[in-house]
Amino acid sequence: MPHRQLAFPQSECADCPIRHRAVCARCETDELEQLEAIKYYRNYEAGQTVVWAGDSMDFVASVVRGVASLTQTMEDGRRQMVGLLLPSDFLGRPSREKAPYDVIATTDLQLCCFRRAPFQNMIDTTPHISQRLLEMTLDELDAAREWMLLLGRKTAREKIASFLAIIARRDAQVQQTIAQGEVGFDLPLTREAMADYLGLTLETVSRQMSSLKRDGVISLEGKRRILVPDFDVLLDETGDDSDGGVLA
Amino acid sequence: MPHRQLAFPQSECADCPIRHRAVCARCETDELEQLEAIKYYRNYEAGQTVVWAGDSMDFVASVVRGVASLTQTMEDGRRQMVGLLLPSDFLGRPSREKAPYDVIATTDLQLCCFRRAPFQNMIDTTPHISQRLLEMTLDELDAAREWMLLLGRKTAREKIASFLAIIARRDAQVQQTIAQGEVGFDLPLTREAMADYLGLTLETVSRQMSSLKRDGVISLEGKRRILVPDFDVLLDETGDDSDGGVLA
DNA sequence: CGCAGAATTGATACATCTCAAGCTGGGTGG
DNA sequence: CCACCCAGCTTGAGATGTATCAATTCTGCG
Repeated sequence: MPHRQLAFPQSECADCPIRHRAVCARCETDELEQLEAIKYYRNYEAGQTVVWAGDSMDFVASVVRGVASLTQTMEDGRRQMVGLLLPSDFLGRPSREKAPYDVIATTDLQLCCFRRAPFQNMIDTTPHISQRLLEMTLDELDAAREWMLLLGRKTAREKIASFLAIIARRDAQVQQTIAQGEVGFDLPLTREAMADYLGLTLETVSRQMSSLKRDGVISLEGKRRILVPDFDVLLDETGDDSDGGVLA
Repeated sequence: MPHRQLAFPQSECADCPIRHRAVCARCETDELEQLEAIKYYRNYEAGQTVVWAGDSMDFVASVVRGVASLTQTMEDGRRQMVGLLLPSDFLGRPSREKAPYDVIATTDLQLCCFRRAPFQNMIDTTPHISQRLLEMTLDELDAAREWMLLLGRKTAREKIASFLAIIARRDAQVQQTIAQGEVGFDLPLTREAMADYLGLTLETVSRQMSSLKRDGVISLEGKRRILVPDFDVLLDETGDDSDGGVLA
């Protein structure tokens, strides 16, 4: 395999791009110093597996840059993505040794890692961390429940539109803007990974993308870059309440 | 509406049936006294709505007895259940005022409630509570991810078998036994609620139940009581790894 | 007894899957 | 430098699992 060199900067916590949103968001200067002492970075390139389901995982981590997926696989090969980790999201469960899912870097990825034991120790002694972790976990549970509605009840077209809206929103969030009007972004997933996310086949994903394109809801630049002329039109295709999400 | 009287006992924390598994599981005697001071019970009968999505909710609670569902509804009426709360499960998010989902008592239900503000205060000052809440939330996230695999990738028959296995396991847990060999339990949901849980129509639920019955995997006593002659045979129908779940 | 809600069963429609054949673009070796 | 190659993607035709629409049949209860 060709070995591209990944050259993400190794930032100090003080100017870390996820400083204000990650698990360390509420830490004071002295707490941050403690974290700084036990942290280290890992980089992966697009497509690499971070850990296999069942393997032991000796660290937990924050996603600094890039996107990682959590995927479950059945014996006969059916796959379902169950988590999509974007910058500032937290990976791993401090109290658990074995990874329950495959973790895959779907784009080039930088993790800020902490060995499990010292991190568990900090959780026990630093309310700012455990409180933030609880908050983030509750947010993730909310997201999982939205996702369940998508998987259980939405049509293929609604699934695709919802996925595009989610990515557009998270992308805007990272850029410190709001998704509205004309919007453009890069897909962090292949068609196959999108299918695993949405509980569809990759052919159906492809067909529905083409259909949204034909109907002028989106246009493509290459396979990965998406342009949405009017974000509200995309939202109309998601099946969600027209208000609901805007303020949330 | 007829008004049956619900007569659940109002227990002291000391002999509460969920004492060792609920959010208060790790509390010391003095912490328990603090909780005891702010707790109160609410009872609901099967079918009653506890809160509507969007309503403000001035309490959080532990399920003491019975079963409650969290359900999301789309504008056009499509419904997806996104949470099923059994005894010891926690309801509500301390930091959130408005309920994001409909909460419905699917059986007669007893809640042990705490007003939000004092409870939030206890979370901030009592690590035993916030740690336990984090642990429970992470468990719920795991369950949500299993559920996502079910919704996205399993067949109707596998969905039904998986649901029955989940209920049998949770039921056994409450009875302090292990689900294996011959197993019997009551369904806490109507066919329609099962359909909302599984992302199916009620007709498909009914057909698949009949099919499992025809094949001798289960038998029915009335509409609600299920008998499973051999739990392993049921597990074979779930599509899950044959090992995986037994020890988990 | 008869009603109403819950569940079952049947016939048909349709969305998505499956299998199969091309297309496309970027990288590589001749 | 060009032709080839291959992974990722698109498109097509047909199969199939589940939804939909429509009767019945249970079951508990007033």
